[in-house]
Amino acid sequence: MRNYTDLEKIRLRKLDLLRAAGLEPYPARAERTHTTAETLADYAARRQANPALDRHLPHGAYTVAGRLRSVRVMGKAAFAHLEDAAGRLQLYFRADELGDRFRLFVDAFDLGDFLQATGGLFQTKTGENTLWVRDFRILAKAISPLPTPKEEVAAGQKVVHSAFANPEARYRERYADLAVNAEAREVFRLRARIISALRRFLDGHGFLEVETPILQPLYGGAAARPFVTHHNQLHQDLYLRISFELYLKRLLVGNLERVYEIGRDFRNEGVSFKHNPEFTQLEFYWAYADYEQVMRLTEDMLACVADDVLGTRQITYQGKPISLEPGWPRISLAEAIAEYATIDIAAHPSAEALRLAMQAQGLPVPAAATTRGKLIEGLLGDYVEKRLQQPTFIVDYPRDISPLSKAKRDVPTIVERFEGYIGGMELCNAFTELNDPLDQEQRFLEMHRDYAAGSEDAHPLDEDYLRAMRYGMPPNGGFGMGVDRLTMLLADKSTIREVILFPHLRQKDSDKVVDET
RNA sequence: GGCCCCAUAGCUCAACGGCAGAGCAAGCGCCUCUUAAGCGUUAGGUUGUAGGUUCAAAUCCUACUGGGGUCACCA
Repeated sequence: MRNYTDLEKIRLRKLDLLRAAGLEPYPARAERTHTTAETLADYAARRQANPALDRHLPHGAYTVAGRLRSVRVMGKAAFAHLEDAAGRLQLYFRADELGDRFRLFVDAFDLGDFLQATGGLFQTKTGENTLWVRDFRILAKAISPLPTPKEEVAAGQKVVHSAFANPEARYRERYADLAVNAEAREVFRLRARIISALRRFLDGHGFLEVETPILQPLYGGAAARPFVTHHNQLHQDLYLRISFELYLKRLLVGNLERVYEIGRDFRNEGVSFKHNPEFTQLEFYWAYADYEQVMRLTEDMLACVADDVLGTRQITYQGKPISLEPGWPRISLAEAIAEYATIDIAAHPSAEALRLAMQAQGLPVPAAATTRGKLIEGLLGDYVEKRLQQPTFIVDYPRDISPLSKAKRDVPTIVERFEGYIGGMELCNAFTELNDPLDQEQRFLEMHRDYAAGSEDAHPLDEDYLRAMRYGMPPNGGFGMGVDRLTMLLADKSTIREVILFPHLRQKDSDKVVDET
């Protein structure tokens, strides 16, 4: 038997009150005719059409449905606010018109209940357009009390009292967060608009949206550890994908030329304000383009998305103004490190020389950095990333940390790769894709040797991908972007958990499944 | 995984070695234009869990659980 709290037991008793009055607490259907926003808009139009309308008497007939968010009972009259997805509407109940039903509203309805109300609109003395309730019924009784933030408008600013603000509770019970925090709902509406704006942009540029396997016999396309699962009947271990790259590029072999996918990647790594074990990625591959063209498309895409969802390219992220206007500076990785870490990496062509130079400057050398590329990557993350607030392309990466990118013609140790940074965060990563099957096989074999030697982020050799490439892959530019991070930027949120509906949290003991025997 | 901080009523928070409290929410009563409605009243707690120190622990110590931050890890 479930242990109900005292508050829940009181509400359970109200179910009987409702049933005794002939109201089913969980009816199958509602009769909504208008949303709250439609109701208010219709009333405003009615008032405009007829300026002589007596605003203190109800006009029109509207049936609205939503959650009860506040109640103010004054003896034989009551005001309440009902909230639906479109907004809020004040309700006005009168005992002299509703009789016993008025008493039922006071006795059996609680904050959080879904109800339906019918009536005309009028304007109160304080000026709020309000539904004069002629009839109402319950649509769904809430047994557990929602958190109860209260809002007021003081000096034009919305002030929330007793906000439901505990991050852990908000993430674990996102449904409650969304139910009481309109701002939380707004973030996910924005997220949906961002994703559809990305689709619109890419569709408009001739890209085909595709879906590739999430369960993969081999993982690849990124330097990350995978989640492992198992197919029982096939007796086969499978990996959850860590990127879409190798499958999307197989499609270029299949003459599809421009493809993209928006979906979930899974990386078995630490969690942080910008890392969730599963996250949403956009990748596209563009035949006959190179990383220069991809850079230009990236600038256009982000400007377009910002226009589309915010109506401006000038955003504020964590108090800092950021311009998403195309024409981002392009800085080579070597220049960026020279500027922010004051090391000339070109002067230190070996891992050992670079390590000594870093030590000579008193810079910490990560123990895991076994190659020159890893050391450079460390410098980028430690000294450069946070400094790049305005949109910036860092270009030209070391070959040994970029096994899928094409080398620059004149500098074989550098590849044609860029990463886009905004707000001190890496947002996207792209390159001129390596399409030489023999070169690719060499790179894989190098990685494979590392893998056999126990290096954690090297990968098993994907023979099928090489077979595909041997059929011929057009030259192409590829691109990957964290959609969650883009949402953080445009929603001005400092942590990825604010833009993921159900971010991963450690399981609590109280939520673990207990054996009911 | 390291370090720092946090966990008290359904929610938001006090009490910081000496009787565990407030506001909101809830119950009861009053109130026919309120909007953080108001007035009166009642109930609500194994202070995250388990130990320890102490005459006395929400408070100090240890471990554990969960969270936040930070570092490490992370194309």
